[in-house]
Amino acid sequence: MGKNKKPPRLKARLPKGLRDIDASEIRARDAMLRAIRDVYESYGFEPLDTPAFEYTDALGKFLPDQDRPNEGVFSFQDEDEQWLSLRYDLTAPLARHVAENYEALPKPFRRYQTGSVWRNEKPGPGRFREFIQFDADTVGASSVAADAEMCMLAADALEALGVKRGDYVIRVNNRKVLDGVLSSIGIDPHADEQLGTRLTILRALDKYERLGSDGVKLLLGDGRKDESGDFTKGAGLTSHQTEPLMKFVMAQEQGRDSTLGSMEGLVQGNEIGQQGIDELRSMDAVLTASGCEDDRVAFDPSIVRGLDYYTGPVFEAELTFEVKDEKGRPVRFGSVGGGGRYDGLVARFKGQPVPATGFSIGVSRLYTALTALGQLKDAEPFGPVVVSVFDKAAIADYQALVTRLRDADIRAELYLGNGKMGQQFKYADQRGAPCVVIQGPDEKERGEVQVKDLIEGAKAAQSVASNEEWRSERPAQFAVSEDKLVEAVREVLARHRD
RNA sequence: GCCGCUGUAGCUCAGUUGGUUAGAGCGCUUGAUUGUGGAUCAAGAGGUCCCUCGUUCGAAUCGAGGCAGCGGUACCA
Repeated sequence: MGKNKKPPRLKARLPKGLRDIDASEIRARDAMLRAIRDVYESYGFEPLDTPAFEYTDALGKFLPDQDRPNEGVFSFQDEDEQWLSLRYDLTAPLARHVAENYEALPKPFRRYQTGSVWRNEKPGPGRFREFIQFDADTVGASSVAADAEMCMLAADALEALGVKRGDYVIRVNNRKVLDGVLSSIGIDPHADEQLGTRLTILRALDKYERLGSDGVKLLLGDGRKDESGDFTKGAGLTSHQTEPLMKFVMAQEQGRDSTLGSMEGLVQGNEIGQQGIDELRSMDAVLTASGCEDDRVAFDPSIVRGLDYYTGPVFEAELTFEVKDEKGRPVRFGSVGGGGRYDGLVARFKGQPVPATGFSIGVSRLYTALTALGQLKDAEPFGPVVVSVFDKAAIADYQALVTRLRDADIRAELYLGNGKMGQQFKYADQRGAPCVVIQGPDEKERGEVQVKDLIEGAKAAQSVASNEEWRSERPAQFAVSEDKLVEAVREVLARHRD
């Protein structure tokens, strides 16, 4: 048991919930962002960028204190001891921007924005602490036509990304209808002493999709025990109160119109509830007139979304196809986007109400889903052409070959390592190079270069048994005169382009 | 936060009732092949057995506490 004499090494590790993103994902993601941007632009939204962090109070976050440091957001203090936080979404920064530039902006103000957001929460499968969102918002429009437009926008964006109609659905509900139902069972949605109960109820309803009616019933009543044995306290409602809520959450019918009818029956003349129903009815009219049927946008009373933030219609985009993970188990992706009307957010700064509605696409999660669906093609199927270095003294000649390829718009690079030929081929292989260019003294003398097609060669390797044969045959390799280099490489590229 | 499971090589894992120098496969490096990726063969590098304390003649193995990862659940304005 001798002492370890080596100094302890620094452990290379990524902070939890964060990840590095490789070349193929970046390319695929860029393509996604382009597709979404084209849709948002076509709707007339204008781009905006805001910084990664803001003053903590502008995000509407309580200052981190001893009791609850960094709840939900990553925060730090600047040299003046002012609290700053990384943005956790793109909506709060928008509200700040609009309030700060209110007079100069056109109203309604329509902007789109994409970027990373950070959440100081426990990461889970498919959930990270840094992820990309792509938002579109309309600020200063109180008409539900703006809300209807958000739903169409979301549907169009998903289709532009290759999600087929029927493989997704935008589910819509209205917070006013929910409030109406709460009133009908004797819970005042705006009474302070019942805020806690209201939250618990709404959260329970929100889980209908995942837990089913039995689970929701438990959460509305005494509570529910999960698979790990952990117990979640319920809302403590009587079965008298639970019944109408269960009826409501299951009120979805075939088609927006029937769903509205069945929801309306449960609101029963409650003023707020009726107002919510009327809003949904207006949205339905706008959607239908635009040819957006219920296979794309549906009404669903179990949609709740985050809380106290939304004031009217709420939306959620969901993928409906089933996907298996690497172990063959079915995975549910759940929501890949969401949004709604938040009439109160800008008012925090302005003192006057400024109506607003928006939709946010979770790009990172959508990427995972689309990859699983096999929907994303690799935008760049091969690596660069590698020009090998046979003789270090002739490196200038090799660089000239590289330049000629680049001038012909072919991705190419000179091998910059120290390896011998074998290692250079291995490198080219690892890079996914379609071919390697070789020029030894013999070729130089004849004014030729060798072009070796690595993809063809890999196929040929399967039928070659002995190493001698492998080496002497030089599969898929041919000589061309030096001035035909570009044509020869192009031919190899074309051979494997699809 | 709460509940459960798991920590041994870069990765996936084995490791007997507690016993001497902790193993395998894959990967990596080098060579067989001084002008060629693959296959084959050979050699090599690579370990704080998560950490600390305890029990013991002796701990990767047993006990306690911690830490980390994974999963579930909650929270997510």
